[in-house]
Amino acid sequence: MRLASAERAKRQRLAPGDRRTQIIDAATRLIGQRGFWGVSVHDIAAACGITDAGLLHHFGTKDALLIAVLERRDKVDDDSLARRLGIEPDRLYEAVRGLPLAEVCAAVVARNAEQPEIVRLYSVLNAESLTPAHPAHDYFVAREARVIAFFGSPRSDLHPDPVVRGRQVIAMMDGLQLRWLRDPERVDLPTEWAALFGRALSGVAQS
Amino acid sequence: MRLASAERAKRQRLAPGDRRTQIIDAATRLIGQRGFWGVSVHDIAAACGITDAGLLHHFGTKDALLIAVLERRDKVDDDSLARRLGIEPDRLYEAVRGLPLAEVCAAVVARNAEQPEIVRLYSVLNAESLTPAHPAHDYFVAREARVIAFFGSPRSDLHPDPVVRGRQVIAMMDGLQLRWLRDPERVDLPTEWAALFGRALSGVAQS
DNA sequence: CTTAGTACTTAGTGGTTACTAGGTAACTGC
DNA sequence: GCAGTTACCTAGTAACCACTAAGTACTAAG
Repeated sequence: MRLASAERAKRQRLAPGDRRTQIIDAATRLIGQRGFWGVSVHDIAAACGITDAGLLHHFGTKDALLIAVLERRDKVDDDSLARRLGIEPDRLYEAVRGLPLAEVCAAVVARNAEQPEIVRLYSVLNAESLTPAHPAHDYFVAREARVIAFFGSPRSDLHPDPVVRGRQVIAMMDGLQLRWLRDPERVDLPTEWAALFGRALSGVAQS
Repeated sequence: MRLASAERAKRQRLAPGDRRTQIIDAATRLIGQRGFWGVSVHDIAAACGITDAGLLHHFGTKDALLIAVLERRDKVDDDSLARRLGIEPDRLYEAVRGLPLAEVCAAVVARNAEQPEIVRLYSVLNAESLTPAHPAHDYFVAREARVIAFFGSPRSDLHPDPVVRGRQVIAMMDGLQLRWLRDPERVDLPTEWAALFGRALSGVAQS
């Protein structure tokens, strides 16, 4: 529990907002790398240069920190996607209905390609949280429905049922992202997405 | 460590092969539910009605048990897939080159639809093992290459490059399976696969 | 300058982790 | 039926887990 004397010498007290942000960033990176059950409170606290108790002062429990991480990401991501599509953030979900599916997907993929750490966080937690015992289980059940509705709402001739359509899009995107995360050197996400989605959408022969 | 007296009374000594099989089955189920880092040796041992030390007598370490689980599954799965396609198990990888991609995929999907527990094991570990610190990291790197080669080898006009083609197939299949695992009541895996793959392959309009 | 609030510390809690040493008792080969 | 092997047990280990209580030192309001 005790900090090394060198670290204690330069220890600093941050404004609560700044410290929370720092903790959430570190947690995002570490949980994305090893999963929620593969990371300890101590790991995250050490990455911020504070003690376990110091971290828990801000979030109370490890579970609460995870929820904070996810809620923060959702907001940041929605905002950045809306900006990318030229839409007001609070009208994202309605405005997207008027756009072509290909354009919406391209924007999502382009954004994701810039933040592998975040994509990894969601990919790892999505699988880890399949069990109801996981603290993010309910969150990911709700998120799944939200994302399917999101990708099902733009007009497209991919499949007549919007739920099936949304599921097909998220399945292709999620699966391709896993290949990309495993081997980012050899897999260029936007290129591979264009090839896969172009094929699924139009069936245009490519050879 | 001590077993409850009721369990100690009916404790039994099994042949090593039988006990190993029982342990691997229990580990498959539990690791599939909660991931490798979400399950303890004690959990798995308890599921078999033996002590931690009793389990470790057979496998030495928790890591070694995981490897045993994966190697066992690979063999069983290859055999069952070969049987389904009417191929000798040891010629699976060559024989599949002569088959239509759609047929190979349909066989894989049909088999997977019958064993959600196994699909879950691979889905959870595939994400968890993205980090090099995971004991199954090397295994999943090798497996990724093997599976891409497998799905890239049958003839198909999906994409001219067999590596890209293999990646596209495993991406779609993997992604769809995650949707199915999350909500098996509402997602019928073979039906959804046929819709998605049919679209990706031929581009035939469906509405 | 004083005081109230709080960010963060040390020092613990009881529980769990993977794993080991050494013993017992059930099988197996002869 | 005896001897050797081994499946499995009890009983530990040290390290780690999330979390708590109580104190200290910094900051900001008045």
